[in-house]
Amino acid sequence: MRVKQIADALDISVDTVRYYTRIGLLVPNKSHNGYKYYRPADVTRLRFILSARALGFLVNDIKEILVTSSQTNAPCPTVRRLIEKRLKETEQRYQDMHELRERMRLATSEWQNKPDQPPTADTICHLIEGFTALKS
Amino acid sequence: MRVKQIADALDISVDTVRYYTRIGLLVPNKSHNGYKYYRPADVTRLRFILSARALGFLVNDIKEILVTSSQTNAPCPTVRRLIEKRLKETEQRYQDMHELRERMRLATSEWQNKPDQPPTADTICHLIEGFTALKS
DNA sequence: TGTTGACCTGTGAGCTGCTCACAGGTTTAT
DNA sequence: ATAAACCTGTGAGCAGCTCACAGGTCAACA
Repeated sequence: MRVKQIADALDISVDTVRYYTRIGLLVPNKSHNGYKYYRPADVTRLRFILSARALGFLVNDIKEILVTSSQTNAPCPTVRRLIEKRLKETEQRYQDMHELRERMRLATSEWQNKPDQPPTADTICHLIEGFTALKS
Repeated sequence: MRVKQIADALDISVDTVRYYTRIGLLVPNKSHNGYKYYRPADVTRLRFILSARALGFLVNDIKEILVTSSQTNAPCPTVRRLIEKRLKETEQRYQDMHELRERMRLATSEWQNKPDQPPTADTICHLIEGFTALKS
C-alpha cells in the first residue's frame, strides 16, 4: 500500500501518515522510485497509534510503548504509568479550560451593556482592560 | 526599563516579553549596546496583552486589536467579533477535552481488572487495543 | 507511440506560544 | 584591575500536525 491507500483505509490524512513515518513511528519499505510502501503490519501499527492517541497518549509515549513492546516485554506497566500521568495533565487542562470558558462567558455578557469607546492615552480597549473578573 | 525589569514588574518571564517583542507586539527603544528599553507606555501595552491572553484572545487577535486601536478607532467591534469566535472554539475544545477525560477514566478503571500481557503477532498492547470504548 | 491530464509523491517549511541553550556583554564588589 | 554574578539578544526547539510545491506516475485517448 502506498500512503494514500493506508490513509484512506484508516480515514486519516496522508499528511498524518507521513508525519508518523517521518518521526519513525511507522517504518515502511522504500521502492526504487522513492515511494514508501506500507505492509499489513504497518496497518496494525497505525491502528494502534490512532487508538493510543484517542486515549490521550503523546506521540512520544507511543514511541516508548512500541519500543517496549518490540522487545517482547509486556508494555502494560509502561502504559499504566503513562496514562496516569496524562490523565492528571488532562484533568488540569480541563479545569483551566473550564475557568477560561467561564471568564469568556462572563466577559461577553458583561460587555453587552457597554458601549464602544475609542482608545485613550492609557487605555487600549476599555472592554478588556475594564473587565471586572481580571482585576486582582 | 530593561527586559528583566518589565518582566518582573508584571510577573512573567523575560522570554515571554522577548517573544512579544520579537513578533512586534511590543516595540521598545534600542540603545547603543543593543539592549532594548521599555517605556511606561510599553508597560500599559504589555498589561493589556496579558489581560487579552487571559480572556482567550490569540496573539494574532491582539495584534489586530492593537492595530485597530492605534488608528484611533474603537477596537470594540473587533474585540466583540473575535471573542465570539474564540469562545466557540473554546467550547468545542472544552467538550473534546471532557470526552477525552471520560475515555481516559474509563480506560484506567477497566484496566484495573486486566493483567499484563506480552505482545502477540497482531497485538501490540491488549489493554489499548482491547479498550471497549474505542470499538466502533 | 505519443501525450494530455488527473492524481499521487516526498520534502521542507509553517503553524501557536512560548521555553531553552548559549556565547558574550555589563555591573558590582573587592 | 579583576573576578563573579547577572544580564543580554539571537537562534533553535517543542507538539502534532498541515500546507505549499515541484516533480513523478499512470490510465485514457489520439
